[in-house]
Amino acid sequence: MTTIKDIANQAGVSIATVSHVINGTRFVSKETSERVAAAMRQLDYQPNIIAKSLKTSRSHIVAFIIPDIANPYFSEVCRGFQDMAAQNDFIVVVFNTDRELAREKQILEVVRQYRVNGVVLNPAHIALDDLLEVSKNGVEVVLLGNQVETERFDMVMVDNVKASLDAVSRLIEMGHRRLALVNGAPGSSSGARRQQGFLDALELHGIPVQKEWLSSGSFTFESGYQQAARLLRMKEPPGAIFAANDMLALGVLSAANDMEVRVPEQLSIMGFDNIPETERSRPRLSTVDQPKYETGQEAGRLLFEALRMREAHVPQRVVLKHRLVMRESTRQVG
Amino acid sequence: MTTIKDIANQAGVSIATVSHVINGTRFVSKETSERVAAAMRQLDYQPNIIAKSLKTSRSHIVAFIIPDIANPYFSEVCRGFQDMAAQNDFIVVVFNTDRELAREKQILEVVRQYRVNGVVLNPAHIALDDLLEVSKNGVEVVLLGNQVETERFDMVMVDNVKASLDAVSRLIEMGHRRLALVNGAPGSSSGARRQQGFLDALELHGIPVQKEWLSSGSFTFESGYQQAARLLRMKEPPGAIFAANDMLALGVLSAANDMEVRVPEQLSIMGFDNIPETERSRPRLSTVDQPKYETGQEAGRLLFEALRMREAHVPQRVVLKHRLVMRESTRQVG
DNA sequence: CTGTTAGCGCTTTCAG
DNA sequence: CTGAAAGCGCTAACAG
Repeated sequence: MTTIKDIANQAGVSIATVSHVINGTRFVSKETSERVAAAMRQLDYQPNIIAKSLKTSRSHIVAFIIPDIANPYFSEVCRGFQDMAAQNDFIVVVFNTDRELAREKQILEVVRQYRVNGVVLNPAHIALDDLLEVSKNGVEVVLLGNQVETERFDMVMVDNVKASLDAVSRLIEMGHRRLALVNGAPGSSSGARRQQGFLDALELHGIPVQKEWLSSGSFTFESGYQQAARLLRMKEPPGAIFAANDMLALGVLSAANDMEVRVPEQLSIMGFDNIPETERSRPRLSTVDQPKYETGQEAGRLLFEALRMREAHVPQRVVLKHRLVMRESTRQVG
Repeated sequence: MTTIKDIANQAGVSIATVSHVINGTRFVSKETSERVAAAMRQLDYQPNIIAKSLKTSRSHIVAFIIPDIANPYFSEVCRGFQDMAAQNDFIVVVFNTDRELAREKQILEVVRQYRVNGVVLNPAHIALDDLLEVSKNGVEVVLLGNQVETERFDMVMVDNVKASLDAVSRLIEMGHRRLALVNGAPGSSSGARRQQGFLDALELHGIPVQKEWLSSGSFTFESGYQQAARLLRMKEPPGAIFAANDMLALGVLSAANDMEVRVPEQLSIMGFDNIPETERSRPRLSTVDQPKYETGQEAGRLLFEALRMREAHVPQRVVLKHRLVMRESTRQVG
């Protein structure tokens, strides 16, 4: 590979001059600049960023650390982040944790070895201490979601409690009183928060909670199907179901289909996330939209600002706006 | 950050010794090794891979270059590749081309600047010359699909012609004679190949081609819906539709629903890809499975083998097995 | 069994 | 306006 030295020889100047024309770091006469530029073209020169990194201790590499890139939610967030990274001349390396603590810790080591400049991550187990450790090494961190209690780091998230409260309130305003919750893992942070929002809405409108209509399982289609089947078999079935994500909601819809309860005539369904499938189901699913691409974008905006400002950057908590998307699976009653 | 020098001081040895205990590159007495190891632990040392790269000219970075990580097909392939990379102690940086030539070329430059050791890519426009250029710089390349005519590079793909032929033949064996094709972009390599397979199957079984049943548009749900609507409105509608991917097939199914043609009683539908949604639709979609995770894995296997063997590695063309998945959207007739 | 040292490709003072 | 040279953290001769 051709180096700065080769092009210095070719152009008959010193390597210092070459470096400066490349980076525009000091004035170089028009004539020399042009000779250098010509040499670079002739020799098809590409600066060695690895070498540059070593000298400047800025690798221009950032990491995107998530449970699983094959999860459509994260792949879309990733896309938003990558676009920001490309704009800022950073490359992004993607790591999957599978929500395993060991893997999460191991990735943080790799991140240090490669002298990565920043990370955006969605932690399942990693806690404040590990993150502080990372940031002590000069690595900027921004969190996806608010699993970690801190003001020290940038965070970008959606207000799960409020979003769920809004969704369920809307159902109530449409005349529903017999409301059930179909939840994923209630132990997960989003599961817990969405359940909280559901309960808040009932309380706000003075509707008593029916314990047997508070159902949970895992965040999957099958779980949604099974939970709904159980709910709809009751002597007193609910008239509306709030599902804690769209996967669950789709399962609920499928169960309703199979049991011949008509949606939305006999049952209203509301999901959460606004994945593309919700628009393709029949009836089309009402849901609360969570901005995925923007989440990644925003994470990037914060990270690259922090990288530019360093100490001057003060960590922020960005709450992205959710949005009710009313489609065909919900209807006015009473 | 602590360096090899710090730990040499702490342990009272030379930096050479430290380097050798880290890499196991020469014998070091048990006693010294232990002193070094202790120092490393105490100072929480992580080797600087950037510096190592500079010296060894092996960055241990590979690139994954695809149209869009948010496309579920590619995100799953990516996952397979990343898992192989992690096993081989490489990190992977992901680039999106959006199928734009300018972007594809630009990414190849970045790849050179970071002295990336290998790339796996799905080229839309990039041709042999650019690839040869890249590989001249010592970068191993493996291609996803066979858009580029060459024996010089590793390739992993599925036999689109044969897979389509198999699918359509199955339909014919089930008694179907009135067969239509709903295609995406017929100009794309997979669009063209899947159409070829469709035609081959008809020819093989001596079924004349009905020009008006050869439809195309783009690889989307909406296009599938519209194409099917047109087909089903004909005085002589087809009795079976082969869709060139599952997105199209789902659109076809939706159109059939809306027009009250019963699937599979009045219309059989066969898709291509086997995306998760095919299992969640009602009826469940028959389709031809394309192994996504394995595609990524295999690409990784080839790439890391090539990286290990260098010249000794001979480029291969790996054709992954497709598989007919018969579900509820197809039925025997006649 | 261990240490000294050159040098990977670049940036950046210092000197002119 | 330009060049010489030190040094980023590491590997790998070479020397003992």
